Amino acid sequence: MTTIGPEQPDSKARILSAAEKLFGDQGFDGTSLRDITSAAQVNLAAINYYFQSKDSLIDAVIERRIGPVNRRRVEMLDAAGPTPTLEQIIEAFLAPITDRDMAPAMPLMARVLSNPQQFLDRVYRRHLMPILHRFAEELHKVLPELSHEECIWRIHFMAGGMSHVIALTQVLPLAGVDPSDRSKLVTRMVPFFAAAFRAPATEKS
Amino acid sequence: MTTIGPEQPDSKARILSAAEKLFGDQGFDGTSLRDITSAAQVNLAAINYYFQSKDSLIDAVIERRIGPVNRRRVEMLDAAGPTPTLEQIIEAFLAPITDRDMAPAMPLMARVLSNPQQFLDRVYRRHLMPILHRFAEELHKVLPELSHEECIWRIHFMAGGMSHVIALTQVLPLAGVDPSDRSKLVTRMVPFFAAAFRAPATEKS
DNA sequence: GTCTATAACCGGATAGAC
DNA sequence: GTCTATCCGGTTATAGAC
Repeated sequence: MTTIGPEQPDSKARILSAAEKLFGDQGFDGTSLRDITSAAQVNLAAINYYFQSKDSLIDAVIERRIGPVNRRRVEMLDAAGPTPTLEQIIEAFLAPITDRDMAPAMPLMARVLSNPQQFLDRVYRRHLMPILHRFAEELHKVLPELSHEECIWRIHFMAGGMSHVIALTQVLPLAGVDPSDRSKLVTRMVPFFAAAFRAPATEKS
Repeated sequence: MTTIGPEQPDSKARILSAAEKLFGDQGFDGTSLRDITSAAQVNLAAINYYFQSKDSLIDAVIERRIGPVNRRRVEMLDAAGPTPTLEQIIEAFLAPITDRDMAPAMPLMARVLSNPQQFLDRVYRRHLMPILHRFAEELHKVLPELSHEECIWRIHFMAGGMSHVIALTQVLPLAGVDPSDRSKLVTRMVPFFAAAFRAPATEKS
């Protein structure tokens, strides 16, 4: 035993959660370390103790979430069997993001997705590119007339649409979508994007 | 005549252009007035002389662009006659954004679109909502089985997809899309989203 | 209109006591 | 591990000379 050590539910985790919310709501540059430490009810110096810097902090925040999402995506793909339908592929891509327990992370996720400049290296190349190509391959199987490149484009169109409505439902009570339950969004998006993916490939000029 | 008054090509316009570029590249909070004045080659105090504050500056930057875009959208809609096709409606929505002379404004536009929190009042309610509903009405004419609400959702999916690839092509040489000529994007998006809009409406549960 | 100088404040990060 | 105190540079905005 290490003395008494009550130390209320983990300062480190509280920092991560507070940072996730504030970075999501106000952006990285719009959030100060003081904002975070006061929301997490820890001392200002705690962030530089647990994490080394503000940059490392947001890395940690993102890393904590993005792994589980991508693992879940592959799980759903695998669960659909060797030849998943187009609808199953699309749902495997979209649903893990809108999972209930991901809700607190979604504003930040949307911000990251729609901000490639800032997150190109720390997120895009490391975490998003691999899953993107995995899904492009899967799409190519059910839509063989689409090139790999065209599949990538279409996934980007879809990801952008999703990220946009996530950000939107955060601030607008759009058609009564509850920010804590965005599963309705998925049932709206799946048929929409399935039809889109089935569009014939644009001819090269 | 007012003395000699050479005053090189308009400090005010140079500030607007520099601010547009920097806000687009680095975000609002990530850009200091010093960044802008040094890029525009004007004195630091010039911004507070011509505009009153940093907030008013970004308002002016956005306002200068969003009006022409929306006017062009309506023009294209009108030019398509009384009963435009679905493809014409979609192109009228997308093409004005990707116009060549809008290229310098596109990174900021994408940022604004994907950041409803910060721009809810100054952009969304004032400039985007009216055009959104106009296009939803137009869509309802060619797709009468879709409710107005469903049309709004689908326009958001499309707007998000567009905004995402704009941001993306800014930093990634994705399939050789030139950031200064995104017209190719439109020819890719129009058939994709046209097929999507034609998907049957999701049934209410 | 354009400049310098400065007010008043906030940012991230760290040293060192406890 | 947690705190206070502080460094130091950057921030918006303004006052006032020219």
